[in-house]
Amino acid sequence: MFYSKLFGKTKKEIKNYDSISHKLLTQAGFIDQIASGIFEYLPLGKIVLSKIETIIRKEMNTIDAQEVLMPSLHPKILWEKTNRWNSVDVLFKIKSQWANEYALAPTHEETITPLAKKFIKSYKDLPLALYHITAKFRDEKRAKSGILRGREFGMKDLYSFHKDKKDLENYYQKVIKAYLKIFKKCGLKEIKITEASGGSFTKKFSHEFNVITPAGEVNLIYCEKCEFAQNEEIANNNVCPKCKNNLKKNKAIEVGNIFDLGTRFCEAFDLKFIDKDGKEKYPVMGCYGIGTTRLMGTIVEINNDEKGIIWPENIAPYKIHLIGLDLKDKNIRQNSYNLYKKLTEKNIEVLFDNREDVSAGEKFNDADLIGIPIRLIISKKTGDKIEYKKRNNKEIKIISFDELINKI
RNA sequence: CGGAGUGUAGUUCAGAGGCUAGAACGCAGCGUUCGGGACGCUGAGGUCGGCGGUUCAAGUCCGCCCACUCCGACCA
Repeated sequence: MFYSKLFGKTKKEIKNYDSISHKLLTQAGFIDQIASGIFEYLPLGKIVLSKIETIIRKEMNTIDAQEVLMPSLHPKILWEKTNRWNSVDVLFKIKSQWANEYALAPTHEETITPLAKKFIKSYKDLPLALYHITAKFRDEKRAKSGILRGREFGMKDLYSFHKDKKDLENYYQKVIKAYLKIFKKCGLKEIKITEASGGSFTKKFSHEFNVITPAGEVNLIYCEKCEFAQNEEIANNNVCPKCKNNLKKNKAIEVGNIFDLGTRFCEAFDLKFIDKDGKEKYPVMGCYGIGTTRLMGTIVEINNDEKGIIWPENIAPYKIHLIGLDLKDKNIRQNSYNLYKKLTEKNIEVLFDNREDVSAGEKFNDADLIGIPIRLIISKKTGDKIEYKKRNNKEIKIISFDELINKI
């Protein structure tokens, strides 16, 4: 991609932001706010989001979850059946200009359960795991922190149906492992699996996946020596019950959340199956969410410095940020375009800053702000070679094309 | 939803009753530059958030509304 053609330019300064990720993503041209809590994703942002989704899809598929696509417009009747039309305070309600009323889906139990009901007849149809990745709508009283808490946001939600509790528990553990893999691939090393309440959703406990950062909204009580962590809302310990260490308290962002739903939704929609013993039973259901857009914001919240974003390799919009300097010199221009061509022919993702009327300093600053992992420079200084620098490292090397290919 | 704040050029802001509303950055053109946000000249760009009121005269004062931001409460 030629930077000169890229839609969405960097900005020197912006106002009205309250989190680092909001500031950097806006400034670097990844997102743009259209209204409070509502964002547009520009080309760079869309690439990152798609990469996150690709990572999630792969892990979902390996735990035998199948992808579907469900609508965001939900007929009112579905939400009345679960008694949530009036009890979910963040529910967007829409009136059709004719007669019908709809909910803008904040979650999808109300559609996945009737859908599953159409195909689950026997214990042989279980377990079943379905997921999708769509926009969710929540009428938050107050949106904040950019894409960390929006009114419309991206979410992967997975729902599983099981013949009994034991089978659910088994799958629940599988999902935990898959989630940890996803977050690790996305560059989040420190994830706290946290016990939390199920909210108004279920009386059972749930588990949150939290990333500790001052930008977070939940208060986490956790042990530094072991895995123990609880949401403050249910915590009642000062010392770790496992290793007796003093517990710490810090802000955290919840990037994922998983629930044991029991049979509540299957009962609401009268979804039953015939078990081996010939008796009708309600499947036990689990649900598992990852906020994809919130995850993107969280990654930036964790991976940045005073100059800009530092994208983890797997989800960076491009692998290489190539900068051409002295481009009015024919030879240098030729060299840099040749390098761009040779790299892209090898299917390496390159963002090429080919602007001719911009100073070197501006190009460097833009590269640091955008945060692509590897920066290459072709200039009159480099001759036939290439300057190589990683975004997260100050070391600069002058290398040949072959050496470059070995490195990446 | 309570409290506070802010709305003027694409962006960040100045202007606090008076003539044709300004700056910086950005954008367009020309020229000089070219390794950490270069420089000169020229130019385009504004119903001053909206509606109503006071006044000879309103970005400027008053009222209502809207939007955005922050603090709090809330949070499948």
